[in-house]
Amino acid sequence: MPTSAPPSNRFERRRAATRQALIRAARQILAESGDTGVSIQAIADRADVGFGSFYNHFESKAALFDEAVLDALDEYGRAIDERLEGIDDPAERVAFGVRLSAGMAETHPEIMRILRHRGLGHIHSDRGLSPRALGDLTTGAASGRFTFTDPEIALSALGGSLLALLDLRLTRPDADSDATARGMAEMMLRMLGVPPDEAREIAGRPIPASD
Amino acid sequence: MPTSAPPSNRFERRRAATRQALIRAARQILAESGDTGVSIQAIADRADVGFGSFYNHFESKAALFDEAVLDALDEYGRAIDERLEGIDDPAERVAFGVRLSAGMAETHPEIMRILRHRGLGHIHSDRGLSPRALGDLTTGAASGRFTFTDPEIALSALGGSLLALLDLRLTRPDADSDATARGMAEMMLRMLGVPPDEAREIAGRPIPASD
DNA sequence: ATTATCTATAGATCTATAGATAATGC
DNA sequence: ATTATCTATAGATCTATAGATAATGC
Repeated sequence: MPTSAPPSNRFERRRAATRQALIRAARQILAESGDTGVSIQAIADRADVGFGSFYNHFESKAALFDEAVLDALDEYGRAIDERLEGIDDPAERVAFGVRLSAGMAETHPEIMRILRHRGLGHIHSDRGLSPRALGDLTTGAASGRFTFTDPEIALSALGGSLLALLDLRLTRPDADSDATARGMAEMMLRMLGVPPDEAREIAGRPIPASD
Repeated sequence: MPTSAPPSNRFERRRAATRQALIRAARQILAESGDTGVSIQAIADRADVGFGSFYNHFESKAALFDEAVLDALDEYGRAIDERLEGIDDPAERVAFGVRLSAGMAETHPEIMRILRHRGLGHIHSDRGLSPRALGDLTTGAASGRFTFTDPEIALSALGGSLLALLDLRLTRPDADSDATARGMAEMMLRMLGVPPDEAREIAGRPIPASD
């Protein structure tokens, strides 16, 4: 957890700020070029932090980038979770989750560009949306809403499809964006065992506005 | 196309061999660590090729790695295509394609490790399995076997799910491997509009042995 | 007094090229 | 004679650390 222990004194706050500046710089780089070959110097410059400070916070470039991905994952999980609050039907949650994620390609491009490149290895992670999605899948299976052999496989298909949709969205600045996402959501529901006509109807429902 | 013009004289054959040695080395590196930060020196050493030769064939490290991915994609496409020869039902082709791909995680680990890392950007490529898969999707839709809104979205879901399955397979050396792949194939067919019981039956059919 | 940040730098790469060497075509 | 490969190297990085400086705790 990135903000588990809130910094108590000014020393720790300053320290945390430097760390966050480095993580933010790393996130920008991951989103822009994805090139983790940039020099530590360049990262420190972008974070407006002394070069030597880097080693006060991270052992290596790779460690920083790993942390940056987790940071983006956490923010993603929180953002979607917030929008899905109060929605109980697992089918609606899955469909809206897909569409909201796709929408974040435009509203939160940095996060989604990062996940496009690095998300595949985190589909079964305990960070981000995966643990919540797994919950929806199992409760949906328990209530008979969903039918599948193995929740892990279902989660793989869901996560992989979502990443591919993100890639599509980020690569081609297409015309109607939510239409594509609704199409994907419909397929996901059918995949999970929801009858076709019902899948289409649910995938097309309006998403409650955020408060 | 890698072998479009078969080398005519010995000069060109020697040249092609050097180029292929570099590509093979790059493929190994992509499959092992995926770390494209290795020095050109290290790549040349592994290829058992003079360091300076590198620049006779590739402009940069990135250009070599890009070529290496395409090389792996082509080999993948050929391998699966061969096994699907003579199979006409699009549903069978999709299901077998998924299961054969998953199986290649063990029989052709180098290719599949490369695609796990780099495949996402090639789901709509004209190399590899994608063009063939797109063909199966459209003929399936035309014959009424499949039902979906947009073949591009279906291809995204199919490709993304397959990559996630590969990741699962390569990360966890699981027990029953084809069972997992059959589960995924079943979900893919349902997603494409095949009725659940039929999807399960088709996904479980024995795959004809290769000749 | 303690702790984090910053500046400066030594040593270790790494890239791109120039020029020498080896192999083949005609 | 032509073409590709190979060896050697100049110049440009880049990393990790040491020591100085600045900021805060108690």
